[in-house]
Amino acid sequence: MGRSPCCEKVGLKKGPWTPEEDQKLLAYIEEHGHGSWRALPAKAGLQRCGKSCRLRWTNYLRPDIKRGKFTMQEEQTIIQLHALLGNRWSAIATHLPKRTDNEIKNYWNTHLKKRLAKMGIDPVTHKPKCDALGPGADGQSKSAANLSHMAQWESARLEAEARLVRESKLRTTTNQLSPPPPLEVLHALHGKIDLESPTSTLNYADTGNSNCTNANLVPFNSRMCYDDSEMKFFGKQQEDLLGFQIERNGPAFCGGDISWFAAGQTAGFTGLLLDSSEAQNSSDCCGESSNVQVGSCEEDGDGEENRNYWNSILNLVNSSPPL
DNA sequence: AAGTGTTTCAACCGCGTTCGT
DNA sequence: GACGAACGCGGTTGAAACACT
Repeated sequence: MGRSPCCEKVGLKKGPWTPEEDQKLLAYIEEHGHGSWRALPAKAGLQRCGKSCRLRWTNYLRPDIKRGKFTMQEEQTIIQLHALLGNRWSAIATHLPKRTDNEIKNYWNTHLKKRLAKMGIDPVTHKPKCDALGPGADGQSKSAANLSHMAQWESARLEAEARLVRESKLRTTTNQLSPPPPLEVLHALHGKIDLESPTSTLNYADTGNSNCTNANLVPFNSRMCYDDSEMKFFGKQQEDLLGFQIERNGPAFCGGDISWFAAGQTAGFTGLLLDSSEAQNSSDCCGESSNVQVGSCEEDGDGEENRNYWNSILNLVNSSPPL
């Protein structure tokens, strides 16, 4: 039995909304609320399907929508959250309350994705593209091993994220005090992650110590403190691979502090963003480009602008208080 | 000024999930 | 628990705006 159409297709208008239609929809919702979207068009005197009305309202007519150019802070937030959540636009939109998921999605696809790609960063993985590595490239096997480790890490990370989403939804439905995302996410990361998944191949140094003051550990929350000696892929090797140095702030990364996200996590992808100026100039983004410093090379005007742009984003990230 | 290519973004489509019976 | 209806989400489309030649 096939799905019935969302509405009577015959006689319903499609395409761009006219000001008159907008006015009708707006007036009706302001007076009655939207109620059932399916029933709304008839009541409001619109020749549209309910789905179209809902979309028009949520993406355009809603009074709390902020339109216009995205701010640098918003861009930064989108990039951060996309790195964390992927293409979950509605989830990302909850972090930018005045922006719609559609708008964010469009902005990502038309601006941010291209910008990252242009800078040599894979917009899907938020990691440097390594296509330049030829079959005979030096250190190929090492790089492959690194990538494998990173894939494992990514897998575990995604798994944890999925769990976070489930948990946060659960908290919301049980009406517990729930800080708004991303604080919600960070809060969950802080204390809730359980990566003892059968699919996870990562080894953790489970210290069981929420203080986690060992500066050699690279912790991600109070219960997960990664031993640098075990997690080399995220340490020296990854630094070599990525070409920038991962910050290790010791206690600031763990315990009751969520600043790992601002300081550590963002050092990951914003570090890459910053490093992308190097990637632009050098086809070997995964090669010998260690100890790269921002602004270490000469570029054309666009590159300079980009570098300054992402530098400012990094500054924002690192200077802003925990969300 | 005209033609062509590119970019942008509002809107649509189809699918998965949730809700009510 | 099964079923259908409604909702919400993400991917995609296509017309309008813009840039370039």
